[in-house]
Amino acid sequence: MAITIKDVAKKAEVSIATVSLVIHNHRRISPETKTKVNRIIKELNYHPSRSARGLVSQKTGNIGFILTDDHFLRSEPFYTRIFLGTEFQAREYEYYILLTTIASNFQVGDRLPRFVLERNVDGIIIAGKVPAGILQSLAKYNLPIALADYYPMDDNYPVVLIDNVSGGITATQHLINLNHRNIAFIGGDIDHPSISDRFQGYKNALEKSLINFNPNICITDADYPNRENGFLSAKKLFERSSAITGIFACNDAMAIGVMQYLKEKGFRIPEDISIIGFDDVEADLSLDPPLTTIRVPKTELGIEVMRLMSDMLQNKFTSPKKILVPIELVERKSTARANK
Amino acid sequence: MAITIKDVAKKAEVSIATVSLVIHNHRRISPETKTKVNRIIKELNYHPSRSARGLVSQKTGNIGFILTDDHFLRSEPFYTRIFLGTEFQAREYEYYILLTTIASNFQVGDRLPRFVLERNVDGIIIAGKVPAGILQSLAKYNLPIALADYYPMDDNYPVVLIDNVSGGITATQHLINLNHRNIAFIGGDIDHPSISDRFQGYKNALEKSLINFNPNICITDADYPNRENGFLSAKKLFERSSAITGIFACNDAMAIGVMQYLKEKGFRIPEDISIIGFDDVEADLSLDPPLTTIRVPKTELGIEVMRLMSDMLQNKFTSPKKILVPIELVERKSTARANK
DNA sequence: GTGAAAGCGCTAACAT
DNA sequence: ATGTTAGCGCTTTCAC
Repeated sequence: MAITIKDVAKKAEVSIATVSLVIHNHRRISPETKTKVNRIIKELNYHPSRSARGLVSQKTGNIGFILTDDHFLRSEPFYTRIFLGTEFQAREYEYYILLTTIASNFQVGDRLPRFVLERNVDGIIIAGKVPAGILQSLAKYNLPIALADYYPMDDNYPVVLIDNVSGGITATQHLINLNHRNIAFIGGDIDHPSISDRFQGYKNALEKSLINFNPNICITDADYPNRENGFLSAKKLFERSSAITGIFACNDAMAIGVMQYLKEKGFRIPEDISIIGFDDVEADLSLDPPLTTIRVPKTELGIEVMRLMSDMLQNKFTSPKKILVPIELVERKSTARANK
Repeated sequence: MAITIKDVAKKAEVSIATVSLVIHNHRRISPETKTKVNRIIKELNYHPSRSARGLVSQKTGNIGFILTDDHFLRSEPFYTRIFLGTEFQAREYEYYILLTTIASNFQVGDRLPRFVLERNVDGIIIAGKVPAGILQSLAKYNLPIALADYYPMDDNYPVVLIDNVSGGITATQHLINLNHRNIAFIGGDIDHPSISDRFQGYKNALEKSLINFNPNICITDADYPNRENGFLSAKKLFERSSAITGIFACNDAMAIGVMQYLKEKGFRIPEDISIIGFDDVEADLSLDPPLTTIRVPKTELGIEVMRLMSDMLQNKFTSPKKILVPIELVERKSTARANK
């Protein structure tokens, strides 16, 4: 049998109430008692029972973490890193994370995650783009919800986002600084706020440098930003135009696909064409040349959203908060000065 | 406030004890009462409180799932699929899964996952190769442990494994059937039981067809079986020998690296060289040609290990059980008849 | 076949 | 500053 509060109380020669007060760091406890009790707790390696606590406090100590299955299973460890950040921070706050995936075509009326139906979480974190239906279905459960890396148009949730616009500007500006003028944009799922923000950053940077925006060299019709679609979009791009010297891909996965296309077509990177990605995903080092990209602090994002959730659960604030985490240019070998 | 057993009892006009007995499907309950109570439970959408249950039963209803961080973050969704299978099956048994990662260099004395220290799980599932230290540290907690896709040499745990030897035989035999005789083996982390089993299968198949085993064309010194090491191992291989017509890579990640090398060197696949992988990981479709491989039922593996755990928790058996899940050849375009 | 009641470990209101 | 105690929702033994 595990150690209980009684064992601690007996050994410390105080009542269980005192032990409880010490644990919760109550002010009206004498320093001596506090020290003594804390020592005994350590000695006995006592951990309060979550079940007992949960029963009286009507809290579970669990946070639900929801991802769509395609996000969870994607090749680049993006959302898995966000999850890891959240899990890491959850330790700090003594929460457990219940991870589950939902279908990426979730619709209103579909079965919600079990931890919601059974009310076994105190709050819900949602990472990445999810179908509108899930948010709508979740609404009536009245659970605190925080989002990471996604922000639906017409709703108002506390959220942690990447500074995508400024990332798009930084990426494009980097190419402009290297004297590129014919800069293509490769995007997928352009309705996704993150991606349209990156695209917006691209346009802003061009405008600032008085470079004409040319929609003809912006391929944005792919439905999902993965390697394959990067490859296909690049193909489409070069069927339309050949004057390109620089390419900004909306994420690394697409950039990798683009690189593959360029290589097959005999373009040298970066001598003929420079390419910059976004995310700084640990793609295999076998990438040749290593990709210049915009680093996104994924673990940090996960940590921040857990912090946000913890604040919400302590009623630290009521108005939905937005946090933007900063990005950073990572210059590798796939970009160089334009020679045209 | 959530619906409790009292609400159900009142509405059904029985005592809470009766409701409890119905929930647990006790024999001494009349069919009428059972039907009525079950109806009310559905009507009220009643879910027993885990906290209350846990408090009295001294069970948590949680299963800990441990992975090393490099396994969790690897590019191919292998262990993530196993996790998903486990999570899926856990719904069936009404368990929650607490996923956490440990460092791949975990040593005895390092801090164990929180859910172990705080005894908030009823059992532990470990997927993939883990350092011996974690198993050793876990031992004294006396928790049921089940393994998936890894089996330490000198210990005895219930485990679900891929039939790696027979997979190695199938892969090699496939090349032999296509008339290949100079078949190379590319492996990484050769001490890993799965990989040495695949290697063993390779040798068995050669022997059966009276082909001499040539250690010179077996590159097994990479420390981790990823794309980069596949690339480097292929390089090493072709520096030693050029008569190769077929390659069996110990997993798809290495196979992809090998393909990259072959392409760079101007070999045509499969006209010049056939290559077969192992795992059937959803590598991007941009793989050209699509890789012939050995399919491993990853989700199934996760489901099976959860079943095993559930059996253990119900004391369905005492002796450590081993389950081998079958593999399957997936013939795509990277293998063809040898033309030498 | 069903109900009453004890008790799981903890928190918090109240008593001292 | 510390102790006493009710009660959170459930399971299970025992009584009827």
